Amino acid sequence: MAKQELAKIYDFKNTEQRIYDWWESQGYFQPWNDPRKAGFDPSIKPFVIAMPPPNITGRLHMGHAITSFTEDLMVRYHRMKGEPTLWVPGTDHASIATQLQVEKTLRDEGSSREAIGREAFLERAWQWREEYGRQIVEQTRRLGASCDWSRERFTMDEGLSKAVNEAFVRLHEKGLIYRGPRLINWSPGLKTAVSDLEVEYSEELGKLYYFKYRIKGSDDFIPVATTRPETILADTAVAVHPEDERFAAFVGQTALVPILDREIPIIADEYVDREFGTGALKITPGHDPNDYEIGERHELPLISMLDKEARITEAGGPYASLDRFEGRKKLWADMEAAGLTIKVEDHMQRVPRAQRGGEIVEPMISTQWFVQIKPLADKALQAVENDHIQIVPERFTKVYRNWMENIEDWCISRQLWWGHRIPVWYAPNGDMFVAHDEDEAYAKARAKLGDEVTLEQDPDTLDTWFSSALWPFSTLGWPEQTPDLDYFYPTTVMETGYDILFFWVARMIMSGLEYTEDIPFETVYLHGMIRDAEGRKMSKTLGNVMDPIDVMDEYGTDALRFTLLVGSTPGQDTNLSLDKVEGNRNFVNKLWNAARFILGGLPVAPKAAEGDDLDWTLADSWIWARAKQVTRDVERLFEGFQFGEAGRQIYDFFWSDFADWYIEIAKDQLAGGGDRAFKTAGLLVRLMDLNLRLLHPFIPFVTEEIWGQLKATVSEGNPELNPQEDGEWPAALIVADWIGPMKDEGWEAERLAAFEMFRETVRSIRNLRAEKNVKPGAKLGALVASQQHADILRQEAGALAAMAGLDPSKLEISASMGQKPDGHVALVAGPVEVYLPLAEMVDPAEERARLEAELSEAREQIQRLETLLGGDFAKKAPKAVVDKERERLTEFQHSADRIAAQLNTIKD
RNA sequence: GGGCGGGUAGCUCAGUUGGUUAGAGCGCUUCCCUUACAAGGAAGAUGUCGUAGGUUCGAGUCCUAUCCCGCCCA
Repeated sequence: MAKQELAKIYDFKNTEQRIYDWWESQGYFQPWNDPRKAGFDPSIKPFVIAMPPPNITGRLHMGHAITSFTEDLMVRYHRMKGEPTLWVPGTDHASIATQLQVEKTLRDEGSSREAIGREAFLERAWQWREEYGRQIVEQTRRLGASCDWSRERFTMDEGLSKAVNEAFVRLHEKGLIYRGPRLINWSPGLKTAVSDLEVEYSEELGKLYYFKYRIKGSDDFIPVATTRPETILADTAVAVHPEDERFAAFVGQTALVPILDREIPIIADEYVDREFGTGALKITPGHDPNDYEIGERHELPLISMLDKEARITEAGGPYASLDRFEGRKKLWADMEAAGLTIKVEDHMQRVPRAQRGGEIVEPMISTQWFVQIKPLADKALQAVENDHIQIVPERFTKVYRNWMENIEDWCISRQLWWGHRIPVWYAPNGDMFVAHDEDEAYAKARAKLGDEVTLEQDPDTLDTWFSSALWPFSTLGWPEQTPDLDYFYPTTVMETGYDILFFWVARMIMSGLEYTEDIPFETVYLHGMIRDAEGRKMSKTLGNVMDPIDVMDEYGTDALRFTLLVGSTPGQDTNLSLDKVEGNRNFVNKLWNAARFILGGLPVAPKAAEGDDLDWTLADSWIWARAKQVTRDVERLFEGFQFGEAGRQIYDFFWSDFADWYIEIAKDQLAGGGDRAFKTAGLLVRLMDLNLRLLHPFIPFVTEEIWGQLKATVSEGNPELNPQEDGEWPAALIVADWIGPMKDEGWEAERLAAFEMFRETVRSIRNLRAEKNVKPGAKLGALVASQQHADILRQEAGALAAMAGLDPSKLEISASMGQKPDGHVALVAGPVEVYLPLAEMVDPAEERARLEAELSEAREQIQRLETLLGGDFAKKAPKAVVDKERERLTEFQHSADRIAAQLNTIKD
């Protein structure tokens, strides 16, 4: 990169794309140690993430953004640490969601999938995939994702489809996949079965219908209440609690289904809640999961009264062919006419709705494919319980355990066209052949049924999650034992939102352990949901959706990245507002301008030292000691996945220490020229380099851009200032070494404390200037006295004058003030006394009030500390803690003495 | 019903293993277009850390109870 004049404001629009393309073209996104490359060393442990594949349904949202940012942060960190790093990207076919989208476009054209047929429909779906898959990839690039595009995968790629069939066949061979009629959740709108996880329950106001169940051979009846009266048509029992005396006499008798007059038994079962409704429960095993279980216990018959479009079947007698809600109305009206109704009440109930589409899901009996899940879940639970897999934050381990322990068989077949077709073929006689492909199915069929047999493949497809569950290893080539799979599997971290812990993470663990006999990843890191500024869920209906692409257009990718990364805590939801993004845009710009200052000064800085090596100034050693602290804190926080806190630490260091204090003092150190300026310029370059490296995983674009300029400027114009340990500039920041934790050498604490004293002195003077309305440009004289710190203050007189707006020629520093000077305002900053010649502004009464306030504050502290140190604290607390408080006490006592002395000198 | 998270400055949130005067950003007040940055700088105000107990020399941090908000599971 050529060096050039830097613009006053960082222009991300002119930077991000250029930098990204450059990174990619240089091959930085690929692992440096790679089975595909020469000199590959299999013994080096790589860092690997499989990117959660976004759906190909449209645009990326904020959830994708934080996923990508967090993973990119980890990947860049580990890459800089020198680990071979692989981040595998890809997209997911998302069968239901995509099929809905494609069907919608067909509908807009006045067509439908049924009209054009399966083959043509799939062609349309693949077109959709081309277009939106590409869009997703482009958007992922804009996020700055440093993933290996040469290894990009799609869940319906040939290889991944083979993996799905292999998984299916293996499970079937082990007897862990079966087909049969079970009570499933049917989505009448989508016309497919969905799994338990794809049903969401919402609290809605409905009705509770009370009616009479007549007893056969008597005029008596049992009152029963239901929220879904149409299901009366499929009732196969009435149940009461075995200890319910009200109904005890009815148990064993026969009841008559209203209108249909079908005879059903009255049974006793403990499941019945005596408090609910009338205390008697109608049982519909064909359309209710709880009733289904009761039905199994009592061997009740199953009646299906709804077809795939939720219309009433023949079982509903006179109501056949009515829609479910029509049927409800008509049946109830007829019951009213027959005098069988009692009353209707408002009632809050849990309504099952399809996660996609949102219409009410009907539990019904249907023949579907299922995975027998218990054996898989047991192993998956053990892997986490035995710490083979670690979940961050840890509390989600409990959620995971709870789910795994109560898991039900997984309905994996979907009556959809877009997806992996179930690898099962049927012969005309009903024989079933499970095979990896059609050829194998025919081979098996011919061996059994003769050469003339023709087969039909199962028309259904598999749940999308069945293929996503294979993602960490299918993307690496499984079931082939590829070099990639050998080296990169198991992956290192699975990073995703906690909302898909069950859907995806749990199933990947089950699948990994089952098919690869290994964990799919070592650590699961779960991030929270991104909400709007008020903490509301982002939704189209609320109109509060923030599009990451729009936000990046306005503020730049780095600003959004930093906001999401620093604003979030693991597993915790994050409220996002444009104000925050703007603040971080400002941070990026601040970084840019600090770089401008440093780079702008280099041409005029001395090119080499003239004399012997100078000592560091107080500011020099202070900022370096602080930098070392930061590297340690950051390392500790990264290791604990506390990325947000790490980012905040670097932000504070950069802005509040480096920019606000060190750079300002450096200006004074540079101004004098000579070796001091040379040394200062060198430290500025070194610290800029350090800041850029620490910030790179958070804000990769601007740091790479600045770093490139720094490298160009220094290596061309000031080669002596090269901060690289080995004298060699890395090719790019993205592959530069990470700054690991730097050890202290013993001198640091004293210098940190001394600078705090310096900083407090400056602040006190600034404070007084502001209070006295001294013009910002006015340089004041000052008398400064400090028993302990006179020497260091004398050394730093230049910096003190520069920072506090003092006139260096009228600045006197001494160990003690022999005589209190007239016409000066006095102030006490801890161990330092300062007198400013503000005679004309001195108002004795005001001075007295100010000093008295300070004195009483000091005395309060003395009082507090004396009490503290006089009590058990001194005896029981650790010595270091006690000593610290003792020291404070001494300081306050000194301050109080000095303030008192100053008070005495004030003339009334 | 079970579980989890949150309740800290006007707003949005941080706050390592308890260490004794609780922090940031935004907003607010005053001043400053100082030769890196007004997307900036300097100074400043603002807290019963939900409530009540307890443990401890010491609690925002640990324990118990309780209220409110949110989420997950049944």
